Amino acid sequence: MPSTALRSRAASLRHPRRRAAVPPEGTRERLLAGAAAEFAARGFAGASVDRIARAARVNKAMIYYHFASKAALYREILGDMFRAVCARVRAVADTDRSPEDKLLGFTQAIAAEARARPHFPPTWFREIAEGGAHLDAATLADIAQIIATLAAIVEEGAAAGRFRRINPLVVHGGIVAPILLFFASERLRARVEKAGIPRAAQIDPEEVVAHVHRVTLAVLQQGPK
Amino acid sequence: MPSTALRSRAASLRHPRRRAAVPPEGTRERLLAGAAAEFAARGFAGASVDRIARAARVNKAMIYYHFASKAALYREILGDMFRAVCARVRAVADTDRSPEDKLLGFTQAIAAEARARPHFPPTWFREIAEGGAHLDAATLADIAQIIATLAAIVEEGAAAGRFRRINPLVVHGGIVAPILLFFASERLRARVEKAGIPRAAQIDPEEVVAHVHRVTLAVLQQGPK
DNA sequence: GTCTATAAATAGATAGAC
DNA sequence: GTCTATCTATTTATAGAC
Repeated sequence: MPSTALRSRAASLRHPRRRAAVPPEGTRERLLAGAAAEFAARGFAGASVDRIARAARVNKAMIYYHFASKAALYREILGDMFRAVCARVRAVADTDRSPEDKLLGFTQAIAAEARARPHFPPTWFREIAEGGAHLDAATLADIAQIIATLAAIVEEGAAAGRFRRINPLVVHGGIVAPILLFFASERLRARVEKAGIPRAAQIDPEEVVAHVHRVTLAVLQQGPK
Repeated sequence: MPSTALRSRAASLRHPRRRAAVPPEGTRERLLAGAAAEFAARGFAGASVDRIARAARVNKAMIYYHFASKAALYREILGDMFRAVCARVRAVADTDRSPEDKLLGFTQAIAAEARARPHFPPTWFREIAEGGAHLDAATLADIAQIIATLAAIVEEGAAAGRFRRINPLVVHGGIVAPILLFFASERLRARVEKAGIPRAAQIDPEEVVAHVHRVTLAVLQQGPK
């Protein structure tokens, strides 16, 4: 990314970290932020480069100056997402905590990332529905590494005689799916609450993380049936 | 050219209900089937009425003869989906099985519906990401009833002193999310397997249902911590 | 009920001035 | 790096013949 370095240097010379607004960075970063929100809200096909440019307060042509295409911009966002999750999850695994504690750390890492990047849960749900059509090889490798990291935690517990050996991908789905559903369904739960389900909108994220960790641990520690 | 309509009508008179193909029904039903597949694969915005008409082997104008708009067609599909799930789930709850067994039945009902309608898991994931923007009041009521049905099962078990009282929406997410993820991620898991995760593509649906039921039961039967 | 033809809007992408 | 202006393709939807 040589363009990023050049842009940052020039911009910081002119405006040394002055703008106090939410997106305080350069054009490229504002485009990425606007695109992340637009893709999350409308999906790849539904997103419009016009709207992305408007959200970033730049001309539409700038998208094609900084990115090769709408698809390339979207791939960049997907890449960012999974690089960040992968790093967070590996940081948990690379400690000397117990397998039980690493499992909690894994669950918290997914939730923390979903919180830090609100576009992550909806975008991931949409991409799953699309069969991962937009995932490039590097991002696919990050995803594989996230699953492999969880598999290693499960195996560590199994080797110590504390966990059953359950298919790591099933364990992964049991953790990631409810957490992503919770964060992706905020607006929907507000409507469901109005349709008659009390307190649907006001679930505490901590409660979901605790629940998911508890159920996962329970099934891993359960004797064979 | 003008003989097309005549030929079609004449043909159907000669061969009433002969075609043994997959969609054996009328135009409206073929449109619904084609639209369900198109919306699942590309999302509401990404779907094109042209492609839907082509898949149903009818003219595009027929969509507007049978449905008010693309959005109305989509709403019909969403409505069908949740009416079916709601009916299946209520059938389980309206038995005299034990709360534990009803919980298994609920889980199996979601899985059965996901299997019977392959467009259900991806479409639902996309609609969640969109905040339920396309859900009309009747469909929202069906969704609320699905959750209420699960809540009643949990409450029945709690009243009998066999379950803890856990937020039903959290329990719901713990059941529905992993199952939908499993069915929606078939194509993605094939790619993940190639990226180095062994047997990612070949998970048995029964294994997922059994896992989800086991973890849900474990946490509901667990003593307070 | 089904078609052809077309209107009207919007999409992604690019050329070229500055 | 950023803009205006524009090209071309595709979109949803409709009018009207049959």
